[in-house]
Amino acid sequence: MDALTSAQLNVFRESLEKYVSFNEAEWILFTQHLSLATYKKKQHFAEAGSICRHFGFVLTGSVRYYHIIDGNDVTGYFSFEREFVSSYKSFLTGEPCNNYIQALEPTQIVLISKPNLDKMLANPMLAYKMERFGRLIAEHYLICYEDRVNSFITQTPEERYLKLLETGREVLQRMPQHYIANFLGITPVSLSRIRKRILV
Amino acid sequence: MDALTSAQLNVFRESLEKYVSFNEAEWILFTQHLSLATYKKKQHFAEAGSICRHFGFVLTGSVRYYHIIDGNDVTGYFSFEREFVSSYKSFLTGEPCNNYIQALEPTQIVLISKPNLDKMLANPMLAYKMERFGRLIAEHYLICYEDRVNSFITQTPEERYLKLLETGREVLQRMPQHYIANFLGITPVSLSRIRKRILV
DNA sequence: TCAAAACGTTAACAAAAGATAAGAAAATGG
DNA sequence: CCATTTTCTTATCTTTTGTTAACGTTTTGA
Repeated sequence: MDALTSAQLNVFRESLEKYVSFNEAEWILFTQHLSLATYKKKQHFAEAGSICRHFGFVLTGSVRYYHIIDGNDVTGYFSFEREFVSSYKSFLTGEPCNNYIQALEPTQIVLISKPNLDKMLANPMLAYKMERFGRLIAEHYLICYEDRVNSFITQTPEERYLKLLETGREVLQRMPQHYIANFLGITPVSLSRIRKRILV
Repeated sequence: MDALTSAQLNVFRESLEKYVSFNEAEWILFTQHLSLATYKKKQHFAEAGSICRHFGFVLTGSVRYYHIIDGNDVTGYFSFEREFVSSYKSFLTGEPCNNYIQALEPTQIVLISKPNLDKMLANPMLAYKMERFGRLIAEHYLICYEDRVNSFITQTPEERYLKLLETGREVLQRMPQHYIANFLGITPVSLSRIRKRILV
């Protein structure tokens, strides 16, 4: 866990702008509660059975979220550069995770630990902004999840894949197909068949 | 749109306690921004194509969320007494809904309009608490949706139904089976077969 | 109260998906 | 650079789900 360079801090600050803007005094306070972690490929940010103790922001690299089901690996989500990463339920409730989060390549993540977040939420100098920050991030991901649940309710796997072809460039270009299959809720073999069906 | 009785306000206040506690001054301010709507059976709280302009709390009754897909009705979610109700994405972003929310029985809903919520978020007397309130509610539903997405990724329809049998008493007892089937991401015929399979 | 609508099950057939295994191509990592 | 692993496709067979329609029961609403 290292400190962040000013270049790294600037990238982070710029990405937060769409949620909340910090003034200089706030930013100094805020950044005192951050650290930086570097993950090698395949290293874990979170593991099933353990509590996810950090809320993170992917500076460089990418991660995948996966479950182990009957000994098999099932990928459910990804975070890319300049996106947040956490096993939200575990982080927020303090319960053990039921999934893994793993770096897919060398990955740098800005970390906010739960104790540090709680300190900021309790600090009158930062409390209001942190509540707002938390609200807007939670709302953003709530909307993502709402869309994702609706896709399972209203679309077939083939329709979900076609939609991903339209909108999911980064996922499609950077992830192996069996991860994408899991993400769509089907097996890799089934995705391969859907691809064949579509090309004809 | 009526005013609320003090009995109704007390029910609401008590339900909010698990998110945030208002002092008397705050409560008075807060309640000035509420109204009450009564829905007859089958009346709509939100409609596809229109903006969902309210965040609601179900005082009595229940609602279902549904989509129209190729002329068919697909139920995706429910809210029961003392739960919140809204088409979050539409409410938060101001975009038109893509689903309907309909009363399943005579239903009373406490309403917070978007303009009223924005006023409270801008009012220094309430801002902090409202940000916190919003954060905790968004986090709560984020966790619900996270679980729901994971159920689609990691479980078969049969497993989802078995899980619902363990945990979803209210849904199972009060909803017709074809709504439950949609909620599980399958057709009513398929749920009927799963039920038969399980009983043997 | 009575006709109409909604509900749940079942059957029959078609379509899609899961499981497993095999094989070729590509990527990976000493 | 080469052996190993990963990735993707394909084939076969089984299971599950979707679709449509029929039927009896229950609920609903006028």
